[in-house]
Amino acid sequence: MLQMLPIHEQMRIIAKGAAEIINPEELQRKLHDAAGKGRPLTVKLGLDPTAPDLHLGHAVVLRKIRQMQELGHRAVIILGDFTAMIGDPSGKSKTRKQLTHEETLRNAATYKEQLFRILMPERTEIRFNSEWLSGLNLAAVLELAGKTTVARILERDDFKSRFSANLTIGLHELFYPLMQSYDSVAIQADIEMGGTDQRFNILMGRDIQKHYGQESQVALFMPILEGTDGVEKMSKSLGNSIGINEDPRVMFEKIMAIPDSLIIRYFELCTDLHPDEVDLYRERLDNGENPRDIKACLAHEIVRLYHGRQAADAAREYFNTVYRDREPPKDMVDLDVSPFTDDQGNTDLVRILVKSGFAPSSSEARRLILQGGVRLNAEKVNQFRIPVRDGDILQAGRKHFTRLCKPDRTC
RNA sequence: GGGAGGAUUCCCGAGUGGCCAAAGGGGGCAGACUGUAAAUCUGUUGUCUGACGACUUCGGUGGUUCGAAUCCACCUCCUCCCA
Repeated sequence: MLQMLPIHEQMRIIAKGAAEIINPEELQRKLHDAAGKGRPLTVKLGLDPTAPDLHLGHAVVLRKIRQMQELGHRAVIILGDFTAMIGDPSGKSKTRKQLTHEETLRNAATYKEQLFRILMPERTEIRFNSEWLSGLNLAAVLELAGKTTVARILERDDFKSRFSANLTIGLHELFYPLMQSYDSVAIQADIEMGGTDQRFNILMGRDIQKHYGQESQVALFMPILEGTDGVEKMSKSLGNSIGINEDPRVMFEKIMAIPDSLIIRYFELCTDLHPDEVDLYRERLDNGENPRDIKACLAHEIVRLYHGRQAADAAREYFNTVYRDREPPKDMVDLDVSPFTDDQGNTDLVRILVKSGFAPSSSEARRLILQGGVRLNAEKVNQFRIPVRDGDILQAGRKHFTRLCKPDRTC
């Protein structure tokens, strides 16, 4: 039996960080009904069946679903294998490449693995929309098409602009919003999640459901998360993303690199902290506390979510040592230096830097040394060849360390 | 179907026979500063080399030339205009 929190409390949690809810009163009523009947709400999220590599930007929506699962509700993730044949015309005009059935299945497996880093498996159902869409006959399609109008479909920004610019719009493309809406009918969605870019499609779902005699879903839009540069939306191709599978240390470091102005936003969109806790952090910032320390709490919390407390502690420890205190980390990789040492006992640092991966080429390695970016035991090095002793610590730039060792000694 | 213009080093973009490894900006990296970040300033940003220097690069292929990113031919792709 569901242990549900009071409605207003649920509302607060659901609304945290949300860009818009259409509309809150309906949501409240649905929550109320759900509590009354002891029936969880069905939260829908549609995803592309392309190969996933989830980052914190994708996670914004997923975390919100997780929070609702914690409240007792259930999620239905729809992998749009059928709609992918058309490709969401949102934004880009590129036609998407067709996926084979095998690719789709493989992607689905990867999805599952990544989704369950965030969602609760026992309250999540994963469905393909070909399940109900591929079987529709023409009569059913026409019935669906009859539930809306051309004018309504052409209201959508990208259709409108493409139409007035006399660009090609395939008739089948106009069906995309309808098919996505039909997904909501098929699973009887109570709430559909999405980024603000999904506005049109999700709102259409509300109309279509009504036409099929269902109660309209509530639209819950989450903002688009900015990447580490603080400006562009987080995306892998822009190189400003933080992957949910990323190494804990790297993750921590990247979060520490976001602009201060984004700290609260990240608390709201990337963590499951209660709104009251977020408020506490907001106050501490307002009271002039060093943003670095608040940001460290944020980084720790996010790393903990994906890698566990131990890893988060270790990542914080590492960051404090290397970045804040500018000291070598406790654990360093040993590097056997003997193959790069000549008869005079001089070691070729250029080779070492390349070998250790600290520099991509020997030209860059030389540059690094000439610019004072290389230190041996904290002393700047200005030569390419230099005698080293067993146990010396080589540092390249701010964050790369290795312990040099000679083969005949124990190390 | 007809016409015009493009394709340059990570990105944008200048270069129109030797002075070009190729201006400038962005981004990256390093140094200084510092509260992590940001901002600012400085340097650097094809490869190999201790250095001199050598080698590879300007959509593709072939050609002209002592010498081509720059000229010619063909090809591929992209953009725009007319029908």
